[in-house]
Amino acid sequence: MTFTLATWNINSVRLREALVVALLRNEAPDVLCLQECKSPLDKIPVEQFRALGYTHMIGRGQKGYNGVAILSKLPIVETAAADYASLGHARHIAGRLENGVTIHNFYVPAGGDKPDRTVNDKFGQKLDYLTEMRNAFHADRPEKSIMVGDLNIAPREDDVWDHKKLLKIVSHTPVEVEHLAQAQDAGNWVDVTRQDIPQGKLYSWWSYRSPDWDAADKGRRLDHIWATPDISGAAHGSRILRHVRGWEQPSDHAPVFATFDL
DNA sequence: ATGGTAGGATCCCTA
Repeated sequence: MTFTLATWNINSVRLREALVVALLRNEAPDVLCLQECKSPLDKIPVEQFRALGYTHMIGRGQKGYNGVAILSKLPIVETAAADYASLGHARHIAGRLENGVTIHNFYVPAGGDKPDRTVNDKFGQKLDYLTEMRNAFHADRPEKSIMVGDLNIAPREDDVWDHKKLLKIVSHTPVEVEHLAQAQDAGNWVDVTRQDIPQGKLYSWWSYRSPDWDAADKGRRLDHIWATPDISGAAHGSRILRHVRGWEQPSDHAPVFATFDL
């Protein structure tokens, strides 16, 4: 069985319903994981998604902020949700497919502007969130699992447009990269995107504040697809749909795709 | 050192 998975920070699923429909129509992933839905679950407009075959949806909603959802053509047999760092935010949902593969969908806290927890609570919360992710993966080692989402960290030098310039910018500081590596190691997670595309600059996010995002190309790879070693060898075809960032009234994130032959 | 844009809720917060 082959299935294709995508992850996309949509930055309001209600405002960008038509963009989600376009992506589902054009690319037809079997599973689409969304972050920053910014909507209660019962206000997500599912009619057109259903009509395209995405008859299954799980998620956690929140009014105005955060929010994660998984749209699927395939049945989802069991769901779970965590609230790491006890923030009370809708930042995680997990579901299992009938083939036994568990999918985790995360929206890791952005962490505010100053990379110093003594003056910026949000940065401390981000680090704590990652620490609790690590602890959870360590206590309950994932198997046959995929984890995706907006992790709000670009770990590698070639995951950002200028490594040196971003060393003190939240999303690329060494302390964040170390916390993310600890979470990744605890679950034995393989970075599927970099397994497929090992070399070169690769971004999934370009700020709205850059007047010409495409020409300036000051991007960061904040959105990730990881898999456990028992299925990571089945992954291929990773790609980031950069052109979607150029659609009318876009999200500031581009969707990330991977295909698994299981 | 600063400000740039966007979304959603409320007249500011978060990214």
